[in-house]
Amino acid sequence: MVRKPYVKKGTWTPDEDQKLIAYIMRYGIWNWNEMPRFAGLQRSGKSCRLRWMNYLRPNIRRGNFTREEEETIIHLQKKLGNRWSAIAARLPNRTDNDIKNYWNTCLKKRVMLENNKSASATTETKSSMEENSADDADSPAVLNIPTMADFPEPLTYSYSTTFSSSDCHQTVGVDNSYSMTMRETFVSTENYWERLEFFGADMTEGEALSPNYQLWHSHHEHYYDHVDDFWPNPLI
DNA sequence: AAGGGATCCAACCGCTCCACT
DNA sequence: AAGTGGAGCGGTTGGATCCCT
Repeated sequence: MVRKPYVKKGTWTPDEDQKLIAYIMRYGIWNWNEMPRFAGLQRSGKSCRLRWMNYLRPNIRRGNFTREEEETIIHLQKKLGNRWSAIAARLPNRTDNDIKNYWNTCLKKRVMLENNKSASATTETKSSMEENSADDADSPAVLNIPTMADFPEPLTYSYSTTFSSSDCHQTVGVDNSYSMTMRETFVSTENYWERLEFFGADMTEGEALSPNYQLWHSHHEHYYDHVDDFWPNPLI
């Protein structure tokens, strides 16, 4: 009788993260199912892939979503439905899992509330119009549709976030004394959605990226070997 | 201080898609 | 054309943390 190899589940330990990062930096991504065995991990390929894609891979932005990102998600969810990967493709450096979680925990409720609000506002307007129709038949319907101007933040603004060393998994053995500042300036109003199409292209390298990006880079420079540069670049 | 409900989010599961043979 | 295996996706779960009483 052949015993199935033990496959660990649950939260990843810093040691496992380190093994996966080190392996991918050295050999790249070639086969998720085989990889854990060679990397010395008792995990399924799926688990490794998920961990890498949603957490360890460089260029991932974590933390609070900006107002623009929220509006993008709401807009795209309306347009595309729950196609999180398609939505994530339009939000540079955000993972589909992150967007999905954010939608399920925050945005869904907000959208439902806003819908209820505007629905009741429409009903109220309608009923008050009906009441007043006798003496004010010519007054137009006032629909309570929110515009970008209803939101508290300015449409064009910049923000900066400083990552602490705890954000970047110190356990992988990187100098944890650094901090990183990201700064982004968004465009506003008319061409906002059009601009989003090119959002990724507007990001300069190293700008608005997660600490993992720096982390990966510092390791990659260390490990990079032109002779072995055969595997696909995991950065791509 | 304690405990219990609410919330968040990393991770799992099952399914589909797609490339290859 | 059919079968197979790997990758990717979206829904869901469960543990950790937060917050309120």
